[in-house]
Amino acid sequence: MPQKLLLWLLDVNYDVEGRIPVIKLWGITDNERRVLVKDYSFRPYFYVLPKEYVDMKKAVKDIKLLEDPSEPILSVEEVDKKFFGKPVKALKVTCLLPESVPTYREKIAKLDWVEEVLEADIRFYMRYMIDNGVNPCDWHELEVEEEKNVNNIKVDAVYKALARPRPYPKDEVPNLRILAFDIECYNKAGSPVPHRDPIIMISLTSSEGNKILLAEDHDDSKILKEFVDYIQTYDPDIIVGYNSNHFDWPYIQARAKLHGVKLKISRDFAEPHQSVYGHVSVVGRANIDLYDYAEELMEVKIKTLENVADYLGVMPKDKRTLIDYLEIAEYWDNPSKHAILKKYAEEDAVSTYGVAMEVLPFAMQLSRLTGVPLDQVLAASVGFRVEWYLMRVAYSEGELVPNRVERKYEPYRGGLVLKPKEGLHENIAVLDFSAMYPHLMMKYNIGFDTYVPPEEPCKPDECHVAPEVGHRFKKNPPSLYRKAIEKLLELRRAIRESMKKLDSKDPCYTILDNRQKAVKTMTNAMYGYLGWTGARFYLKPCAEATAAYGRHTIMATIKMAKDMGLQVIYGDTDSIFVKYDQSKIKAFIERVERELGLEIKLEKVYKVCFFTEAAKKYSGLTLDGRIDLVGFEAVRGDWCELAQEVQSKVIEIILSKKDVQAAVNYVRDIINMIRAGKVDMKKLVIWKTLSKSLDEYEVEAAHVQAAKQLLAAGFKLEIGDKVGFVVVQGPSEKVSERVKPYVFATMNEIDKEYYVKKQVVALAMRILKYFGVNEESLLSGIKQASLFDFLRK
DNA sequence: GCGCTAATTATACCT
DNA sequence: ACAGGTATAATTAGCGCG
Repeated sequence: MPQKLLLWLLDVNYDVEGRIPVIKLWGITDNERRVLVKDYSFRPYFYVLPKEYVDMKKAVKDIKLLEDPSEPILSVEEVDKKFFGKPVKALKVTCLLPESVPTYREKIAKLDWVEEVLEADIRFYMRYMIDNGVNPCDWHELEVEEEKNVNNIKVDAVYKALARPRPYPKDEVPNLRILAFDIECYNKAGSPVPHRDPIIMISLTSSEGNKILLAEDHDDSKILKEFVDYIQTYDPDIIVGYNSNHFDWPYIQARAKLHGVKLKISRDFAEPHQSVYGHVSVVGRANIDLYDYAEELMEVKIKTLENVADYLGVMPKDKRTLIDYLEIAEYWDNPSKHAILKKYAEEDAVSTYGVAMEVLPFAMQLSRLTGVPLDQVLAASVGFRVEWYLMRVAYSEGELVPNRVERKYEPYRGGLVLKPKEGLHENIAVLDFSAMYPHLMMKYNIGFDTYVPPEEPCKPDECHVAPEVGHRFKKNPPSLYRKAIEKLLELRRAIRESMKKLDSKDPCYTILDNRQKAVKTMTNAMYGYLGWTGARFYLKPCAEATAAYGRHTIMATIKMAKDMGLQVIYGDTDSIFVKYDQSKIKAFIERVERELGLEIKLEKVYKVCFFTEAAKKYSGLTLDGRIDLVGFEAVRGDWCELAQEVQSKVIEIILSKKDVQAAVNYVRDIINMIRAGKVDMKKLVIWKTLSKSLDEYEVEAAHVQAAKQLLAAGFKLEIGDKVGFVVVQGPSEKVSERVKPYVFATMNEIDKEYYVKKQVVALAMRILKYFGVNEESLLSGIKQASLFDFLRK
């Protein structure tokens, strides 16, 4: 019986059933039933772009001659498409099986008349979604017929699609069953290794509450089975973990293999598997690693679950049961400590669940916007998210998608940065252009499809010529990038418009707010993508021209400011800092917008603002009394906490009290405390990222030496990990020969003078030297002139 | 070989 | 595996030096 269905798409994959490819749409209906819709009607295809002056009839014949009867080619048809903006005739080759595509791509590419084979590397289910306007995390209307659930798939019903899905406008997100999990492993000998160390706890949190699965002493075979059972019973739509793609899942898989336990946790009772962008896929559900999201949180320097949960307000750090990671095994072996370990494990899952609640609404909107499935979208890098979005725009414009090619890195000039006017300033206005690069790309119709190469003629009034670099872009038709950006800007405008009509407590308001944020992120990423040599839609002159227009714009803005008597203090790429003069600022903004055709905003006003001679570093006292710290070591994760605290405090004292002596006294107190050993060693730890494998380093860097010590002690370290170390006393001059991972160090071996001079005093002096303080006086204690005296000079 | 400076390497920030 | 621009520390190379 044919029937209609509203489906919110959770996951998509494909299978070949009896030599027929089947697209599988896993989702949730408006009456909250979990269903699988199978579409048998879609076939894989790709395009062949012939060289010019090729007889298309012969070309079609040539392709058909390559056909292997066991891998049918269903059709070869001539189609009109565009490639780099130019109309082209291409051949669309449709196969029966997705596996045939790579085979025929290779064979056809070898034909002498073939210029290029295109879009042969787009995964089958992505192709399906793009071509049918199907979006993950969005609603679709379907005409279906119920099928017998022959394989006993874990859904309420299985349907056969009678027609292609149609997008259905609906903002709500269905109630989803979310499961957070976390494992604890026995780690008596450093980092746990699966062949030796069992999983001792699996902690689970869902809407049903918390549950902890405990190993029997050192035997985890039973909890692995319980884990599988729990998943099939609770039947989550979304499974979340923290670093689960790279730790929990591989570990569970290895332990399960050891015990011969089948991890039949997907909705089709298959095991989890490695998939694109390094994520682990569980068919019919969305498995999400929240660590991928944490990586984008620049404010959180050391990305532990505790820190992320604390930052997001999910679980304050001071309320957590924290146990030393190294002592987990000891807690396990000692029955009297079991309860604490359990609490710790439980809080991990609860935190993960809480973080998911904050992150998932955004992830869903990002998935919906980019078309990248929910379980992949956080794992996919920004470049790929932008690319999938652009591929949809390209599809709707009939533009063929260029192949991914390896290009050598080609640097080009970027934004303009002014030398700041050093010292203290009062009443400073910060103005910046809203989304400058995207707007420039639109304004000058920049794109790989509108670019006019130097040898090609173009009437001066029909093209834009970029300043400095001279690249030309046709004024018409609109470039793909322009269309894409226009769409994003219009979308954001419309979303914000609808938000105004809603109460901020309305669940739809939050959905829209997250949608609006996702659109903004994508808009901001367009320029970066444009200049990425790995991009399919890369063309160097586009990026170069955009940056050149940017420099031109900010230079013109600076000129106008000066012209209007506004003293320019600093500027970086799309922002300028000027002396605040309320009456002039208004006229200035109007003039900039009128003459440059771009929106500029008064971002904030600083009562007091401080610059050193260095660019990209400043601090300001805002009108509401807060202090902004930008670029200073105090916001960099590679300085010890104590030195950061000192620098922040010094800046605060200077900006709000203007009392140099107070700052000096404060620094001296800290110096004395260090020398007396009265500081918490944790505040002396320096964290640095391991950015490559240890043998690739060309110098003996401190954190690398520390990493080697950790490795020797049985710790596992990977690229991207942060190494925490302290500098200890020793015979060597070199810091790198006097480092110790902080986990091995004690306070009495610390090189206190290193911390005094190279950390605390160094950062304090960064500020205080502008107020007549010298290093010796900080270290010894000679009286200083006050700021008042200093300013009178 | 020594002592110095310049160059290189590495990291993390800003827009 | 989104861009370039910038600051900074520490290590290492290179230079003069009979």
